[in-house]
Amino acid sequence: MTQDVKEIFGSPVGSLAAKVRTLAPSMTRSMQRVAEAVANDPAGCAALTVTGLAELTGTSEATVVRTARLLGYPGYRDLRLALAGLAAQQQSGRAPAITTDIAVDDSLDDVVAKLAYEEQQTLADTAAGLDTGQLGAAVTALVAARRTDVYGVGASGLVAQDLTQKLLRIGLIAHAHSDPHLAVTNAVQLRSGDVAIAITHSGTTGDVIEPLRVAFERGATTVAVTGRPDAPVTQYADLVLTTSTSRETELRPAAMSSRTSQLLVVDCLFVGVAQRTYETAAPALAASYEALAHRHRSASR
Amino acid sequence: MTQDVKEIFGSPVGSLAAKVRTLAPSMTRSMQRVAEAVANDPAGCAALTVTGLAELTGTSEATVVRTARLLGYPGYRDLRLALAGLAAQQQSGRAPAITTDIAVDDSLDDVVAKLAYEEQQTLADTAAGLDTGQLGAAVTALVAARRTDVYGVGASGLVAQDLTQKLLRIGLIAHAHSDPHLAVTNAVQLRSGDVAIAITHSGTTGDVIEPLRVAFERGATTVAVTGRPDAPVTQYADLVLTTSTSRETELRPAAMSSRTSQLLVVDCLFVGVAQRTYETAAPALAASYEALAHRHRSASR
DNA sequence: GTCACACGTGAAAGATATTTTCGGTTCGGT
DNA sequence: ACCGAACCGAAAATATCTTTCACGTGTGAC
Repeated sequence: MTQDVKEIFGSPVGSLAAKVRTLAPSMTRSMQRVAEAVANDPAGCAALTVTGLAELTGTSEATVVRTARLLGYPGYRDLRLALAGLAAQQQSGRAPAITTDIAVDDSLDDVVAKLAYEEQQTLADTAAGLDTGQLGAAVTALVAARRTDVYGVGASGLVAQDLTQKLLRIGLIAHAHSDPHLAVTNAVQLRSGDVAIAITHSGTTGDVIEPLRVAFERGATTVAVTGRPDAPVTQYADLVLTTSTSRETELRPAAMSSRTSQLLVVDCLFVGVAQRTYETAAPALAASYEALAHRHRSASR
Repeated sequence: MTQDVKEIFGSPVGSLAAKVRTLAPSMTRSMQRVAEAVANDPAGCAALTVTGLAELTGTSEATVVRTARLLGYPGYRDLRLALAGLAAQQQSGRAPAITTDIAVDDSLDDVVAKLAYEEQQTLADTAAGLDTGQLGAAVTALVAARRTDVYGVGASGLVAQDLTQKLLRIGLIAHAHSDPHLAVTNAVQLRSGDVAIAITHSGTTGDVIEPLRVAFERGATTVAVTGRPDAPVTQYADLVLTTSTSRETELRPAAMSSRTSQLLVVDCLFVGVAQRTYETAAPALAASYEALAHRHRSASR
């Protein structure tokens, strides 16, 4: 049977090269060749069978097995598993060395990796910078609101729609407005106890500030979701939820990272509200799921 | 011969759990048991032979091999190697071990942390599972397309809009359709050389499949962005971009993580296209930025 | 309700990889 | 040169992995 995996990985795997050096003197010439190959290219050797490694080193299977034994493994099979582990560690070790700027000549693999990395970074930043006090206050206001209006244009408009879609699904009355005129005319209808949320990365988007100002003056609880906590929009905001502002590059416009950040904030709002209204939210979510079922074709299996 | 080691470790090993989730629906009961065992205890399974794992899961060797194949390895031997690598990685980088499930009585701090963590996880999984070959082909098709239609309803509709917004900004002709009827009537206009993209997490949304089918039959290049690579929608897709499928909980509907995943894919498409058309894309981006400037109020400081 | 069919499944045969055995070879000492 | 011991690899033996195939089960059509 195979050696217990704890023993394989329990002893520092990085010590393999060291072990080779220590034991080299007590090895025969052929075995040294095998050990050397293993120490130099663990990943490559992990891909080889006994026969393969024997051929590569110009030796025989028997020698390979003998070497594996000398290195402390029950057989070649286990040495190979350890090598695979070592290779994986080496890989992960040099992972974080990404230049995050996306260049024109980057391969698609790089693009995917860098984008994913950047967005992860954005999420971490946002989570770290989010004021849960403000967030809690916003949730409280939403739960109590008669109705909620959400303003956002451009990319932020989609975030606004995302939020309203979700709030509607748990029984709240929410509307998203991308049209500045309609937004203002609707804002006029708001009154104390209602909630208005403005989503703008720059915090300077007039089309969004204007309706928020109106809502503010009508006495509604106003919330600004912005990357600039000192921007004009916050003048009319009772509560400010700060999104993260990450460096933008030529190929990665600000809209991309701000969207990620805004969505996280919006998700937090949603989950916060869902928690507080669990009694009604849970069945509502289940019901909306059910209602959609018939619009899906049966899966292939 | 054994699979090239670069392929085993080239893609982040952490993707295994994600792959299991993605493929689980298309698995048979026995295979699911095996996949589950592997996902839950990679280290333990790495120590087992086919027979051992078959006994542990109460199945047969054949089933174990079949599962390994489904997960993308040539056979059990290679899966085992990958598991050893995974185990080693887990050892070195201590597992975050957060209970990611969001409970009703979690504090807002917990909610923020868990949501951010889950979304980060989703991004990593998506990046790991994305086929850059398919992605590249999709980019090529987009660059050459006379026009591009994007279909998506519900939450995916917002992603569709996000994509078209961005493509428009770099001079491509793209439309998003959330209305199934309009989508179909527009799809009829497509012809060879055009591109149609369907975005659906489940891959079974009839409202989105139908226009894609029409586009497919008209000879357009069709792309499916879905979490289920074996779903009905892929029947009519020349190219499939797989989004990640993460566990959904009561307070965190699937729509939330699929949206994150879909957005990453869409961003990758966008950046890929922007790279290829850099000469025109860069000035176009700058110009659209300029055009919006006058809609922003000057910052307070 | 019953039949036919397709699918999932595991037992066992077949193929491959690993380990062991064993005899030939080399090299140092006498 | 001869002897012996250690080294080495070919090939047999074993373990492991893969494939095949037939059986059971459930499902849809009639």
